[in-house]
Amino acid sequence: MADTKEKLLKAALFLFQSEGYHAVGVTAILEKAGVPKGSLYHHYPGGKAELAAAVIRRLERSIAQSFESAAGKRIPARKLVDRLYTDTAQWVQGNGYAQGALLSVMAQEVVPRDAALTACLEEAFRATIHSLATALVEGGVDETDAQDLAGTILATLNGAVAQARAMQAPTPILTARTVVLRLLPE
Amino acid sequence: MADTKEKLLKAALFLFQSEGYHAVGVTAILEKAGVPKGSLYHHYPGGKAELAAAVIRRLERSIAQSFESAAGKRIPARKLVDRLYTDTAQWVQGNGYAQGALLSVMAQEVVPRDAALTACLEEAFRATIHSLATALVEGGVDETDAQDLAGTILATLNGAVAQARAMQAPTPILTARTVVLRLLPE
DNA sequence: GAATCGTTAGACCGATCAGTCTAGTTTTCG
DNA sequence: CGAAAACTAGACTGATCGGTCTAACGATTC
Repeated sequence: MADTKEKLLKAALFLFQSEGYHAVGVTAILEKAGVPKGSLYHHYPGGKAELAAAVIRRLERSIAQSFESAAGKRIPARKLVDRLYTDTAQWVQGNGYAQGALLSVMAQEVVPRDAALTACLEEAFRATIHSLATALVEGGVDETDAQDLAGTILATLNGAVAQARAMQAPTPILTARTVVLRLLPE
Repeated sequence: MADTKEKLLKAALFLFQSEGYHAVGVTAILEKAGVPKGSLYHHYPGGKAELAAAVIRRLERSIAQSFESAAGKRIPARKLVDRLYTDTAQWVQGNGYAQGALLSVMAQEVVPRDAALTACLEEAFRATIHSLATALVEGGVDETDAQDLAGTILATLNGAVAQARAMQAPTPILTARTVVLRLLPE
């Protein structure tokens, strides 16, 4: 079935976001996905690591698409950043602080030991920063500044998510939002 | 021996910073520390989790002390933040992107499943933010703003460390530094 | 309806996991 | 000196780890 892969990706994304890469066993993923072991190793011969790489690429594409859509609509930079932080805060609160920033956790669990996943994460960060930078430019930010700003905005967001999980409150993300907004003119 | 605990704490800190909590086996910690299993469970009857809690508290104290020292010397806020980011960038580069932000990784691996470690992390974030805020005030930052600024500065730093590991370059941290410095009046 | 092929199914493997337990060693102190 | 306490030492346990492998299922093609 075509949606066996889909079920695996969804389950793995959920679990990796919850507890990171190493804490999640292959069995747990299969159970959550409702898929037997044979199917996983048929679709992803590389096993857990290859599935994780696919999860990363999928998440990267999803984030980038969201920013590209914002860029297309030329949403003002302040509004874009405001939404990004507000939505994230709501999401983290909504999942009971049980899920967080996948790319950041995985980077800290896997770099530089696993070369393939490291390359995957590097590309994911590069791509998300780039697409946010583009959206910022479309939203009125000076082109020379957009790349630096985008990187910092995402770093802050990721760090604030970790902080919010630890404190079990959305406030770190909302606070970061108001502080980061000072960086954007208007 | 009194330094058995010390050896365990040092080894565990190193390994947890490298790969996170779940990826590190008790055996690996013992090997690195050069300590047999019996000693670990004598000093930390709660095993791996209790050792991790001790590591967190130790790191928290060490970070807080560093900020308190800066506060005592009334180092200007801009200089303090500059140093914080520059030193961190150097450290991450120096360890070959093999070690990173312990508190952030652990928060994302463990919250809210492990209640004891969650409480530990919550307190660690609270304490480090508070002590940085105090240092910022001593460094000339407006008191009403210091807490928010401190939280965001640390969130950004943690996120930038993850980014730097993924990209295997110090630039994300150095970029974040220059952007964050804009938040501090000259 | 027989053959093929992508896919599912799960029993099974050695390795490693965190943790327990008993013995031995060292230190402390009467 | 001797006995109690603190600590070290590592063999051992059951559970779980990621991964392999064979068998069968189900759809498609002759």
